[in-house]
Amino acid sequence: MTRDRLNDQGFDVHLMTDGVSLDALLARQHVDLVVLDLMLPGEDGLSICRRLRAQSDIPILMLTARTEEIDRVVGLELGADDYLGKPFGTRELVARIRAILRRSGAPAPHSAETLRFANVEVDLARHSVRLAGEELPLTSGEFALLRAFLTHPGRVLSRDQLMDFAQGRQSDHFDRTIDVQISRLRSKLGDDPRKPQFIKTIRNAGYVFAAELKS
Amino acid sequence: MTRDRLNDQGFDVHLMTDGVSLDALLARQHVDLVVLDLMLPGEDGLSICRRLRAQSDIPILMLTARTEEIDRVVGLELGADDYLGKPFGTRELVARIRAILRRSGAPAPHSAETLRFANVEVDLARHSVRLAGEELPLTSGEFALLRAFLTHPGRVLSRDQLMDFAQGRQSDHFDRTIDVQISRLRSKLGDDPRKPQFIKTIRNAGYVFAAELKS
DNA sequence: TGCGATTTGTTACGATTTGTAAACGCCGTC
DNA sequence: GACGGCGTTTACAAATCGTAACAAATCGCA
Repeated sequence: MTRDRLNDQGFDVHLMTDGVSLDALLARQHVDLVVLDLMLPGEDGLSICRRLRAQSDIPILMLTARTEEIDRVVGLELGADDYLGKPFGTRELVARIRAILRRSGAPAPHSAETLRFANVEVDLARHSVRLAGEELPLTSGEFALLRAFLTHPGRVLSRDQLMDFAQGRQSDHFDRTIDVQISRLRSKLGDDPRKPQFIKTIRNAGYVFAAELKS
Repeated sequence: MTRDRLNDQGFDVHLMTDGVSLDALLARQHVDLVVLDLMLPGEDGLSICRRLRAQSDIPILMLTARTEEIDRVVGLELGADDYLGKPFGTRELVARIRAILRRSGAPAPHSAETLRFANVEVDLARHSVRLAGEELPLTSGEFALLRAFLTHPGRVLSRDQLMDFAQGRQSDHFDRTIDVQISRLRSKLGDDPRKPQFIKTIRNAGYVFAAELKS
């Protein structure tokens, strides 16, 4: 749920279940910031935080289940950049993430309220899409895919990347899931796959969002 | 050869033969990224990488002769930002360099948004081509070939080079693929092969893009 | 919790694109 | 003018993509 909300705000989010998969991600690609839960299976958040700090100065935001724990954590001076107690609202989480990113100099995505292209209007936060003024009901899978394109306009996205952005999971090599979802999304958006205006196919590579984003 | 190709893509490239001359360059001027071969005379790539990492966080892309070596290198967790096994296509190399530069925040040279010649308009990012104002549907192979020409106007490109630029793969010596694609592309662009305005044939050498780019 | 409705993943098959081979044509030399 | 090399085009085979149909998973609701 948190991932979806951060996605809506324009962040690229990768959900990792433990320290091992986090390490794998960090080895694989650049990450601007880590949001770390204190309670985790296996190696706990404290230990991971200490380890990350020893290796790099990647910004870290700690989540803790109860407020009292925060004091304890702060007392340990682990080096996290900020702390947030559960339960937390999306607004607060986003505000803190933006604050940290601002300090660290990494670019935070600007959350455009609504994105427009051609006769389509997309409100990421509300998960709503209007085509020619009419509400267009997309399933959440279709919406997630559209969001992946809108946050990376004019960039060729591989099926793997789309799978990762839209669903947060890996796809094996002969997975046609994305193709089918593309087909469904195109059909709802009225995009003819033979002369697509919005989503173009790049053979052997993936798809691009090719429409001009207004606003 | 690699230097020429990177130059073509708009990068400023300095070719250094060993660790000593690299150090001299780095001392003399700012460098956005180092592409480092694992096998080098004198101090080897691993050692240089380790040394660079100790001093700065300049982005590093490692080249390794064989794929098996990559695992070994990754295992050493040297801190290079990415790895690429030989042989590699220019496209792949450029893509990785751009990816690293994007992550590190350094500006990658950006190719112009839309290119124009005669009555043709090409938007590279959106993979769209307009001929006399009309959207011209090119297949992705045809588009890739056209892009190869547009990014190297007025230069004779051999079939090998075209294959590499357009498809990122090597062609063996008697491969006619490019000829056929040229034929298809010319036909869609309305370019008569007997007196071509856009793509001219250079016998025994390859093809040139001969039209004036308006930009 | 259970049932029908909706969404999503999988598979299969037709359509499109691309690679390969071969026929054809152009242009030079002898 | 015949021949040979090279470029162009056509024809067909192989690879990839689009999507319909169905199965599995999830959701809405009683």
